[in-house]
Amino acid sequence: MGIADRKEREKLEMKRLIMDAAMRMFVEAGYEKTSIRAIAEKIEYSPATIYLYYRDKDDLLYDVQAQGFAQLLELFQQKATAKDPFKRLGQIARIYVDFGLEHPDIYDLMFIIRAPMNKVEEEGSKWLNGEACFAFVVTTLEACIVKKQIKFTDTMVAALSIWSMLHGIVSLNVRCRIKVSNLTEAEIPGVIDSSIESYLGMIKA
Amino acid sequence: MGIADRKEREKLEMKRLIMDAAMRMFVEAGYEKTSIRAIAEKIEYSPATIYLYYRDKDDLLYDVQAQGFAQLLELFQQKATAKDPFKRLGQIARIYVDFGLEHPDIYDLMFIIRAPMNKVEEEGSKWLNGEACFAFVVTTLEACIVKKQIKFTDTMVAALSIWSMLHGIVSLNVRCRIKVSNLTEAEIPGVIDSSIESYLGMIKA
DNA sequence: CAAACTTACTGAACAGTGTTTAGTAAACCA
DNA sequence: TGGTTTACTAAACACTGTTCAGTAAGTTTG
Repeated sequence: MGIADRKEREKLEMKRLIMDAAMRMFVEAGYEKTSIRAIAEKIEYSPATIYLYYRDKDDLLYDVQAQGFAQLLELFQQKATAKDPFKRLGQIARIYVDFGLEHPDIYDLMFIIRAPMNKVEEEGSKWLNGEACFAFVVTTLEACIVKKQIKFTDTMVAALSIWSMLHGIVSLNVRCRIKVSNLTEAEIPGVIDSSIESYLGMIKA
Repeated sequence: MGIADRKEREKLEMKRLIMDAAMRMFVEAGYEKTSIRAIAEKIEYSPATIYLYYRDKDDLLYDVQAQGFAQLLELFQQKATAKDPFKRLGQIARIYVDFGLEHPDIYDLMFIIRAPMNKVEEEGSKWLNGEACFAFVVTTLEACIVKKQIKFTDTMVAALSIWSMLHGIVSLNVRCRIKVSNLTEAEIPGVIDSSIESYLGMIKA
């Protein structure tokens, strides 16, 4: 069935074409401000065509989000390679925050926008790749706890606490809530560094 | 000029009428899903009338946001009354998180939605009441540092670190990112408590 | 008091959105 | 070659935020 194979391949390619354009445009202009019509125009198809590949705009976002997690996971695997679990934890923290600050709009899609979680909540749908990222952190944390390198004893409490801290830093920056704290633009990176440093110092056993 | 006074009063009343309806509706259905038309219908005026009192939808949101901060500030002033600064800090943390979890949609408007910050950034416009809330926390933190009750030495680093932690907890909950961490609904409050507790324990000098 | 002016409000329109549907033309299969 | 499936689109639907000409009161003035 060569034809059926090719058709399936073409279908995947088309989906990819749509998603790539969508991701680029979401990143450039944000999710809300990117219209289906604009995406369609970019790839030179009619708006209705997109609906043959994605149920609705949220469904498209969900795919873009998964792509973002794939990128983050790859960064973790490539750069958080220290043998010592606690050092690896430090690497993870930096990678996470850097990712968020360098790609604020993708971070937005992944961790702030509510929309894609609708799909995650319904049916047996998974938080694609998101869970893999979370698992990477949890594994490192468990190693830290076993080696008694951090004060936490419960992995989940540790994971949530650290994630909250990092997400707080990134999202307050991404959503511009930090500018109000009469800090100058130039001081912010330093304060962020200090925050991460002091946090890691504090949880160290 | 009795008539001019009355007119001004009526103008303020009308603005209040719009804002109250808007706030209720934003809370019930969220900002994005509440249309100007729907607000107008609720208060039995034409949509165009709203534009006589607010420049645009963001401007309206900005007012609602300020209202939210007024509420939070009042909670701080009423309930964070412990004489001991570190104890007061603990009270602040609980009040903040409870506020966020009890009023997720107002919290959303105040700390997550990007829109109102556009207005804050432009011109000399202030982050109305938001800064007062931040100042309340900063004052308490300074007292903690003076009394050497916390490990931080820089007030801003301390403020940002604590705020990040608390905002992280609330927003990961509000935006449903915590549900993915294979925790049951029932376990979450406990983990949140533990997170706050352990964080406070760690920053204690 | 009547005329002129001001104010508060609205109906209707504009330009945009996500999404659906009926219809078409090409590709495929028998 | 004829029938069927597939891929796609034009046009419409029901919404959105926002603007503007027009109206009908309220207020001020001659």
